[in-house]
Amino acid sequence: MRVATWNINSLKARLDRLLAWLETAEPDVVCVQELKCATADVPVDAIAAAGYETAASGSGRWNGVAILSRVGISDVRTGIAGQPDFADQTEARAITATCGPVRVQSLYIPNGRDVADPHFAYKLAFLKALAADAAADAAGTVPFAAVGDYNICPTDDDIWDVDEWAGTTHITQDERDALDAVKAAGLADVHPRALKYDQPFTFWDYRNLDFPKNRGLRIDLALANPAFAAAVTDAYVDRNERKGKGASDHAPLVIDLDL
DNA sequence: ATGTCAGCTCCCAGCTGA
Repeated sequence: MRVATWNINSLKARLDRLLAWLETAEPDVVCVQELKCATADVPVDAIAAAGYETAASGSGRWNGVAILSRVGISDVRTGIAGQPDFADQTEARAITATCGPVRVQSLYIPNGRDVADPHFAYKLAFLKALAADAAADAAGTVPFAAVGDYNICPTDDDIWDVDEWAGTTHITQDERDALDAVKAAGLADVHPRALKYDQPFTFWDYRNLDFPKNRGLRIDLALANPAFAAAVTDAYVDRNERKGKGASDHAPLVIDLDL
């Protein structure tokens, strides 16, 4: 089966591209982030017409996560245990479901904005909660993966120029330690191959001609438990989806499984 | 030149967040 994760940067603005991609890439399960619409506004009928059921958690203007599946969706859970609030809001940043033989979690980890911003502490607190939340699924026999936009470059190889980003979020030791704590729950980073160039970046900023210049980051990750990781036959970043007018600033991460 | 984009708003130009 094929599982993908994609920060779509507005489900409404990207619906046509999503539907076209479902048809060509033929994923069985797609974890989507940054819906930027309320749960009630998720176009479930158009997605159903493409053959996919939807489980979504949206909250309007920002955030929002979903799981699309053509192999069934059950045991849906919204949010994570002990999820911290931001500005007195519990944001739509996590949804988990069982889809056929796998259990997947679609995650949109807070950006952090700036190391001095309260959003950065929120990011670390979210990751701490995630590490605890994921422990049971990580230790289970059901193939499980916590996938999505982690907003962290795991290593210096996961960014086009670490010096250019010195002092900013996404590359700090605090964030990497927090990510390591999630992995320590029993999850391994499914490292994708690049379709072009050496580094499998998943995000290129819209600004500065970052995509043509390949100034990218690998921040969309799939953290898999042993049962999931053992079934992986291929993983790649579909950078073609970052091309052209109306692209998201993220490309899908695609994982093939012998399941 | 932040070489952009999406969604929202004291309704359409200017802000926020990424």
